[in-house]
Amino acid sequence: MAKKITDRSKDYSQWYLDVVREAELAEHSPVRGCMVVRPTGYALWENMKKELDRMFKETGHENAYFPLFIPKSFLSKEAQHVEGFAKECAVVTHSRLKSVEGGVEVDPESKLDEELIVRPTSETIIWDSYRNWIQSYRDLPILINQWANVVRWEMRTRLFLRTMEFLWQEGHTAHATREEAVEETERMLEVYRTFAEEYMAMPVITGVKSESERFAGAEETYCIEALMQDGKALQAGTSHFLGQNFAKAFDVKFQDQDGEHKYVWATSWGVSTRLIGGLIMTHSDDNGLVIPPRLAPTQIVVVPIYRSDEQKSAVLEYAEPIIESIREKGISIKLDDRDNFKPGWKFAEHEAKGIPLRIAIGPRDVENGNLELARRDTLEKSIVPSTGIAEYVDELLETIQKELFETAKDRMESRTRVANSYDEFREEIEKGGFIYAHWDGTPETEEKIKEETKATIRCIPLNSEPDPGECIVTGKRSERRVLFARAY
RNA sequence: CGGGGAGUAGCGCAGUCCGGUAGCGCAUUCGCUUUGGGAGCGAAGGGUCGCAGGUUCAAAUCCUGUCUCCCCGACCA
Repeated sequence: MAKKITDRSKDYSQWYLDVVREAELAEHSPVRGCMVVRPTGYALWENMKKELDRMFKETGHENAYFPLFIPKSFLSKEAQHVEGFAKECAVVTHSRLKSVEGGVEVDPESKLDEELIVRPTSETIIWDSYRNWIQSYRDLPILINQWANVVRWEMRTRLFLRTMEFLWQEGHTAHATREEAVEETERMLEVYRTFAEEYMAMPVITGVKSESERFAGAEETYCIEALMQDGKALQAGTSHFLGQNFAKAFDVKFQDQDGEHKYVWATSWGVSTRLIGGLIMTHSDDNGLVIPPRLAPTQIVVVPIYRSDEQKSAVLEYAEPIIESIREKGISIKLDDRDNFKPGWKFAEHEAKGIPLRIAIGPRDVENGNLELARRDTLEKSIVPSTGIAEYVDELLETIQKELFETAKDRMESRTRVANSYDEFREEIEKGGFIYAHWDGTPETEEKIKEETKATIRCIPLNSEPDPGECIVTGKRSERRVLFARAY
C-alpha cells in the first residue's frame, strides 16, 4: 500500500497534518479552528496531565475550578491585560434560541444585560474571588491550579499548536511578598523544564521574554522554548510574575504582620495541548508519531504471527505469560490479536501511532524460546530470549526515553549558533535554529529585526553569564546575547 | 481579515472547461486461499457531489451567497 505520510523533507506542514491524522490524535471539527481530540490523543494528554498534576501537588498546589464565563467588566479592570486579549475574545450576548420555520434563531428578547466573555485566561475571574479569600498574611500564600479549556479567537489555526479552543492548566498564586512570588514563578518554570525534559524528552531553553513578547499584565514572563525538527522554535510553557497588577485592579489587600494593608503579589503559569504539537515535532519521523515511553498510553504492543489456528493458539499460549510478566512491572502492554489485519499492516499502524516498543512472536520464536523486539525510535529489530524479558524491556524503555532526549538535545545544540553581525544573523536565521546575538534591549530594534528577518527574540536565557558586546543592528552596548529564532 | 488552492463513499482522488442523473483505488461485509513489513481472487454494501439559493426540460458541472480545510501574509500566546 502507498505511504500515507508525506516525507518531512518534502512538506513539513503536510507531514505534521499526516502524522496527526494517521496517529489518530485529532481531527478537524465543523467549527473553524476547533479540533476533536480523539481517544489516542486524549490518552496522551491524560498522561501529560497526570505527571504535571502530580508535580503541581508536590509543590504545594491544589486544584480548583472557576467559571468559563467572565463578566465583560472584569476584563476591563487591568488595562494591559484587556489590551492583550481584547482582539481575541468570544462574547456571549444572548441566552436562548427560539424555534422558527426551518430551525432556530437567537431570541432577541434574551439579550444579556452584561455580556459574558468566554475565558481566554482566568486571571480576572480568579482575582475577583481572591479578594474575598484574602484578608490577612495568614491567608497567604494561595496556591491554586485549574485544568480547563479556554478560547482565543485566532485568525490562523493549526491542530494542537494554535486552536481557538484548547485545553490547558493555569496556575494562579497569591503571595505576601515580591520575593516569594518571584520564587514561585521560577519554581514553576523549573517544573515545566523538568516535565519537558524528563517526560517529553524535549530539551528546552529557559529564559525571560522581552517586553514585547511578555504576557499582557505581567511584569516578567518566564518561558521554556523548544526547537522543532524544522528549525522553528516553539514556546512550550510560560510562568508569569504579575507583580501587584491584578491585586491593584481587583483591590486585593492583606493586613501584614506589621499591621499595614498591602497589595498581594501574584503569579500565573500554564501549559496547554500545544505541548502535544511540540512532542510530535520533536521526535516523530516519516513513519509517523514517536512517543517517549514515559508518556506513551501503550508502551509495548505484541503482534502474534501465525498461519494456522494451531499456530495461533501455540503463539498466544507462549505470549500470555510473557505479557503478564511485563504487565507486572507496571508497563502498559497490549496484545494485538485482531484477525483481520496482517502482521505487516499492524507493524505499520503501530509505528504510525508511535508505540515505543513492539514485540512480534511467531512459531519460530515459540520453538526457540525467543521473541522479536522492534524499537520505534530507531526502527532497530533484535531477536532476544524470552527469559528475563520483563526486566529487559523495562530497562530498554528507559534507554529509549534517555536516547530520545539525547538525540533531541544534540540536534538542538547543533542548530544553536552565534551571530556577530547583522549580515551573519540574516544568513544564519535562514537556515533555521536558535541564534544567539547581541541586542540593545529596545523594542524598536526587536521590531526591526522581526520585520526584516521574521525572527523574534525567543527569550533572554536565564543563568547566562554577562557577555558584553554590541547590538548587531544599532551597535549600542548589550550586556548579553539573547536567543533568536523564527517561531510557531 | 487579505491573496492563492481545495471540499465528490470512512480515507485518497477522477469527473466540472463542453450540463444528460456519479466513478476509481484503498477501507468495510461475505466466501475461499493467505499471515515473520501495509496479502490474492470472487461477490456485495455504501454518496441528497460542503451547505443554501438561482438559471435550465435537466446541475457534481453554469451563476450568487455561505461554511470548513490547506499554503502565504497581517494579527497573536
